[in-house]
Amino acid sequence: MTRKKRIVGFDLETGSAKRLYTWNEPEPYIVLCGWIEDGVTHVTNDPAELLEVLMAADIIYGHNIYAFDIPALAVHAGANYEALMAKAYDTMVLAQEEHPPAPKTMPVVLYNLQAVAERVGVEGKTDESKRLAGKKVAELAEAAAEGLTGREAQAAKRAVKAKYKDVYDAAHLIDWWDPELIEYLEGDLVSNQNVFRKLWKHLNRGVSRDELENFRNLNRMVYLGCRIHRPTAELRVAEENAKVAEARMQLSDMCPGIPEDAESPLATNPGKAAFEAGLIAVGVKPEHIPRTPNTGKVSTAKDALSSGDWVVTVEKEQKRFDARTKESYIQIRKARERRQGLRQLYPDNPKVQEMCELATTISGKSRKFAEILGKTGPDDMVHSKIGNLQVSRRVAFIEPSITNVGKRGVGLQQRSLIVPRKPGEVIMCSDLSQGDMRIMAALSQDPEYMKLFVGDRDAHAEVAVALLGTKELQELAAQVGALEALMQMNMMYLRDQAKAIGHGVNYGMGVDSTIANTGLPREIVERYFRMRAQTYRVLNRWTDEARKEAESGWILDNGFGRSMRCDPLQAHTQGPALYGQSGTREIIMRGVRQMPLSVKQMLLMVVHDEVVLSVPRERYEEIAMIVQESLRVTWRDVFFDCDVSNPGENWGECYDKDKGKVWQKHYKAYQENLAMAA
DNA sequence: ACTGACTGCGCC
DNA sequence: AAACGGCGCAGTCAGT
Repeated sequence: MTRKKRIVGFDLETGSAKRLYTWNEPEPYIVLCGWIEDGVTHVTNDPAELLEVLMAADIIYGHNIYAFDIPALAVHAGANYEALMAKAYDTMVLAQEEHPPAPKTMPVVLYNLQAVAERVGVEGKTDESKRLAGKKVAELAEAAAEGLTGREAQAAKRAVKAKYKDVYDAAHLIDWWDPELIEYLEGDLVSNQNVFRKLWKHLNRGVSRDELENFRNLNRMVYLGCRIHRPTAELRVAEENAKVAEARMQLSDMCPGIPEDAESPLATNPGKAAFEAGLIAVGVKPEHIPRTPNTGKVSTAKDALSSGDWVVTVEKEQKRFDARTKESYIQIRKARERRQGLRQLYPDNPKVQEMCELATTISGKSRKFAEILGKTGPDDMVHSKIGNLQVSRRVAFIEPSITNVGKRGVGLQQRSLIVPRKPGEVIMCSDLSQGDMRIMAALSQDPEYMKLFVGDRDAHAEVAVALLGTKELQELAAQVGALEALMQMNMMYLRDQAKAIGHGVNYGMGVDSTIANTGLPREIVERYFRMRAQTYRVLNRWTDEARKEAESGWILDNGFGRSMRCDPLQAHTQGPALYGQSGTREIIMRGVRQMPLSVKQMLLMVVHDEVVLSVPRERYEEIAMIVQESLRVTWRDVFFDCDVSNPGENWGECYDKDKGKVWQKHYKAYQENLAMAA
């Protein structure tokens, strides 16, 4: 007879959650541990006691345990991280499956235990931890004022309150035997058990089980962290500050009145006024002053002051008439306009040129280096969090945000901050190739569109030939292939055009916006749209259906069994976009799931369609093959390809133009070697 | 003192 | 009738 499975829920009371990885107080981080089994709660201040129970259990669960409780036990109580994670079920992840997140334009869906308990209809416990921490701060303030009187007593109290401005900074000072703390913990355990019982039906759903695994994988990356090259970060911060200080001095001379004490002087009203006056003084006509569309303030955006074009999103009021109700109404619609940058308008005015350059230097100051440096621990490691789940089920690494560090131009320097975790390792990254496009092909099953992704074909080149090419080019392409034909006829610019248009069109961009964004001539864009409609009829039909479905407020199945909430008012654009984004996310997270644990432990982060790893240098080829084979998949007869970068001493080096993304070449050679050896 | 809106800029 | 989607962070400002 098999023994009854032990199912144990647990929760911790700790010091400030923000300091999980940077704890340096004399008091223990973990204040109180609690677990619940078959409705019976237990509490202890000895984490080892909890660990013994958890290790003996068959299933463990808790709320947000992937991101918090399990790493806390690993960091502060010597727990075996992988052993616990392998059998852990996070009710927060289950709750996300039960009630998907909403788009930003709709009421937010919260996933704290209280909110989840309410939604699934069980009793919740209000969040009392903040109150208890606040009570502790008050006690400490009283203690500090003990024996003092009058002003001195007040000052002592104020000092304590300032020290614990964030009351959670005093959470670790709460006595573990405080009856209120114990009661609170027990309440959470009971509530969590009830929530788990409501949600454990998800353990029978493949997609939910996959999602649990996805979040185990993502949070492993957070737990293991990224190494930051501190000297580079510090140097960049200093460089930025020096450069901006110099530009501020020069611009202040030309535009008197720019505030000296503001962190971003051109974001202040006086600064904007001074800048505008300065421009007028050197000959800029008032009607040429660039303005932000909503408030009409002077725009100091890089593009607005550039010598190129500037794309602004403006909201236009349109008078509409409802034939049914016979009422006219005003509708606001978004439109994109392409305007000329200020430097483009005054090419021969050196003063305007200089002022614009200086302003761009000042307002474009990158704070990314400082942001990352500020969150880097004394061990040079940074543990970003996994941000809130997005409607498309995409996730971001935040605090600091790693998802949006620069990739092009000078921004690429930002990636040089991220270096391998250990000596002897190098950085590897791997990207899905045109993930969103392939998702659209797979979902629509448009035979013509699917053909773009067969074999070694270059989708953008194919589209360029099919939609923008001449008959002559198309005939040649039929002989030698699209890419080769474009090169032979010296028409590679068509590929760039197709690529530029294609990105937006997948998300529902219209003709006018495409012209505004790309700067391409109207006739080319219109031709593209016309040809696309003719060539990919099935895709268009699918797109229309996706829009219609999104108007209901829900996309019931993204193709992988997951539903998405959407905003009916934005269905036309949001519907197809969400399918594409979520599908790409499913493919990449599936790829991660395919990796063996040892490779998963090398992962640093996932950036939507890219994975980044820190791998032993001497195993680069082997790991590259595993990563590539893990990510590659054929889904609904569409092949999802990926490439692998060259090794980099830092993340930025993986994108080195000279080295390029030439892994395939190495991979083929590697396979040939293997075949030869066999 | 805090909050939310707005701006600007970065990513996929 | 026409419409590119999804984000996070820092700084400023206005309102409470």
